[in-house]
Amino acid sequence: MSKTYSISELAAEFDVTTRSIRFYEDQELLRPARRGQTRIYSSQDRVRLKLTLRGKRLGLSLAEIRELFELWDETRRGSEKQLHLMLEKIGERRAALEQQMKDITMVQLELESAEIRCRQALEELNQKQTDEERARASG
Amino acid sequence: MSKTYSISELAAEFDVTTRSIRFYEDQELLRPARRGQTRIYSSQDRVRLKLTLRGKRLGLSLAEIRELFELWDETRRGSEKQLHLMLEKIGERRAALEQQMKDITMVQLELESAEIRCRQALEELNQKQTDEERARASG
DNA sequence: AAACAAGTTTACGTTAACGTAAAGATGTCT
DNA sequence: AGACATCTTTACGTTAACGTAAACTTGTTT
Repeated sequence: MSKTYSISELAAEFDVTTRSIRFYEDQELLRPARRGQTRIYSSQDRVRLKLTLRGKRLGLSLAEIRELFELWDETRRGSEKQLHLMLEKIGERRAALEQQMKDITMVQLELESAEIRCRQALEELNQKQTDEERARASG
Repeated sequence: MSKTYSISELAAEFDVTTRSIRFYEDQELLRPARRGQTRIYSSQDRVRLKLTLRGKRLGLSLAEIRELFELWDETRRGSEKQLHLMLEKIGERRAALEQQMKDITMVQLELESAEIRCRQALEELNQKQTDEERARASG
């Protein structure tokens, strides 16, 4: 008996609504078991949800994420053609990730220099203020 | 006279539609000059467009991008409060970028191991095939 | 002048990813 | 039993980011 989860447990853990989780199932990203009509999520399902959210944070659409899941599943009993297709998709994803890494690096540099500029501007403001105070004290 | 660009030049260079560029202007991400009713883009505008697209690739909404632009503009004649606000926003963005870096690293690792599994599966397929051929040759 | 290219405004249409509300089933506590 | 809490399905509403089409202006080529 490995651990299972209710929909609201997962919703709380990953900070998403139950509506979203059901929607992901509707989009065939999840396939939880049922006890009666109630959904029961295995730790496998939990992993899939985690991967889904991670993919979303990287800007993937639900359709793209689903495609990756499907390809991955097909890999096990995969024909040669499907394996090559999978490798192709993997290559595309890795290229996109590298572009994203570059983007992030650029933006990080920009934010860093922006922060420096801000701090300098603050220093100048403080300097002006102390100048004024000194002028008043010695006036 | 520094260089200027037409809308379709920029559209071609960055591979977006003119519709999108006009939409970004509508959302106040761009403020091109006009000659008559025709838009004329400066190299400043070009930079803004580039930053906009980069932000989009990182999953920012147009509203978020606009907010960053506005804060950045306000930094020049910024009051102390606005400077602190800017620093706060910069901090948020940098934190988000770090999370994204982690996500990317995780996914890269997963893709890498997926690729390895694919290649191994292919090797096994090839191995089986050469086995069969040898069996036929020696049968 | 006529036609063509490139630009414009206006406005309705579309898709993804949920939000929100209604109405009912199921199990649990008092 | 009754009143909760949690779950369910169904279905219409919403927002962002454009697509697409129509009708018009402006400059350029034939």
